[in-house]
Amino acid sequence: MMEKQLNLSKNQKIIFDLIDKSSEPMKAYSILFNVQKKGIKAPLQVYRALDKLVEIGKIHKIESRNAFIACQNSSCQISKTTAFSICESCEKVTEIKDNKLAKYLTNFSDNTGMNYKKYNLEFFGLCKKCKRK
Amino acid sequence: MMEKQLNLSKNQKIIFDLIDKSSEPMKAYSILFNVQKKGIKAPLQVYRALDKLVEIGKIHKIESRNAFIACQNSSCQISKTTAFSICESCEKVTEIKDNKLAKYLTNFSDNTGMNYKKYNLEFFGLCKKCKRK
DNA sequence: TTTAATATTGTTATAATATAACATTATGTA
DNA sequence: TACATAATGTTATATTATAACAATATTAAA
Repeated sequence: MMEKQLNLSKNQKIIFDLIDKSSEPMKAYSILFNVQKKGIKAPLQVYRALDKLVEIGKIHKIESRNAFIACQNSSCQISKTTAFSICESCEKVTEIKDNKLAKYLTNFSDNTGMNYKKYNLEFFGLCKKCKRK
Repeated sequence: MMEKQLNLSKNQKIIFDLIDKSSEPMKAYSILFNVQKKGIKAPLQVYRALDKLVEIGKIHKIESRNAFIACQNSSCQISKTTAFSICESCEKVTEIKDNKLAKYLTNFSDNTGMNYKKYNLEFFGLCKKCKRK
């Protein structure tokens, strides 16, 4: 579908491609190490690209891990509502796309009656592989 | 009720009391600054106490803010399931205690059939005060 | 199609967050 | 007591992230 990827700037594209190919969440300084051969030399260049990519929903930050993964929703829309499962053994992270869950959480209202258009949910446990061990 | 607080060590108690009195989440180095007069001089002393307090459920880490708040559940049990509302304007953080939400999330199973005994949920929006402005 | 606004880049320095490694002391428990 | 476990103290260092400033590229308006 290509979507908005064509609009990415040079650095944004380099960094998104790297994260998108990775099978696991990537940390900023690991990204930096991996793109130095492409001319991105400074942390700030990485963080700026990451900020933008998060802002436009191409990647998400896994807050509990300070790491970044590509959005796994085929649509890759700007996403303010995110949910992930994180294996506490192998650190595998999977984005959860579940309409019921999303609906439940966007409709949730707290004891003050407030509700929220934006959330981040991180589930922790053992993935199937690690459970077997 | 007092609970387990009596079991806290010296540093743990100093740091818990500080966080518990604070009206807002506290960051590690702000904690450090505030307890130096009580003899806690090094970051590691703070982080060790924080780790323990998180482990026993007396405090929670707000992952998106790298900050810590006292558990607001009266029971102060070991809590692996946490939910917070965060005001993106004034940064006020409130712990959400909602049995239905907790039940929904602990019973949630992803598309692989996995479910999870531990999660952290952070809602973002504007608190009532900030909404009015 | 120049102009003006906005976004992106490059660069150096530094701030903020967190842990490693090792020695010592305190506490709980057999 | 004595043994194990937990907590402390200390120095150094690793990791994560932003400030500040200058230059270039891209977009959109006049």
